[in-house]
Amino acid sequence: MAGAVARRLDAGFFARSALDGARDLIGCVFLLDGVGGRIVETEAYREHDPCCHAFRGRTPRNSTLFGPPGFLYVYFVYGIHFCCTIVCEPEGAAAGVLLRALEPLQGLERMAARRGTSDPRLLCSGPGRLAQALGVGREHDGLTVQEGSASVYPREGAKPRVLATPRIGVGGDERPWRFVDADSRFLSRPLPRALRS
DNA sequence: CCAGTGATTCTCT
DNA sequence: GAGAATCACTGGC
Repeated sequence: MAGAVARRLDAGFFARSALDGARDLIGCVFLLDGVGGRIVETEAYREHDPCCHAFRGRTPRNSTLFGPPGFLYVYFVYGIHFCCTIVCEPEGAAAGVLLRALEPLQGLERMAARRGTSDPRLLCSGPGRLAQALGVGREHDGLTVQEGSASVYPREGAKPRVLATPRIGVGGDERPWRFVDADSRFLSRPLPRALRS
């Protein structure tokens, strides 16, 4: 690959099931304005899924989810945090992949300044932390990842060992729609004991 | 463990 | 249009 510029993931990658997208994004690299890292934890949210923001229909807040795939859906939760989702599935399906944790690779100083810590394991390990470290805000809602400042690049090297677990914080829904790189030290919480290697 | 934070949406008028 | 309930979490005990 010497001299070659890595090619971004294109719309085709995101125009599939959010479950496949969430699984295959593990190991890919997410960047915003040159800051980001390797995706190690994701969750899928799908149409007809009570946990999905789109479940109760379209509102001004969630309208990006109803648009075409390959765009960022950014929203504010708990009065404190932003979260960053990539819209998946063909337009109208209202599904997406929540980015929950990155292994920081680029722009570490800017992340540390925004987060108030330089501990690499506290920079992007959790959806709110990730958004804060990358400077994600309301203005990024509706931004494409296919060109411009937000981008996703295919993984390089060995395929990570991906495990599926129930999603975090969705009360009682046990569907294994959270995906993690089982060997990453940068997850938002440790793997259940039963799944550790 | 659990308090805090505030936008969004729901449920009445 | 107002008041209440909800919420894909974090940080400090």
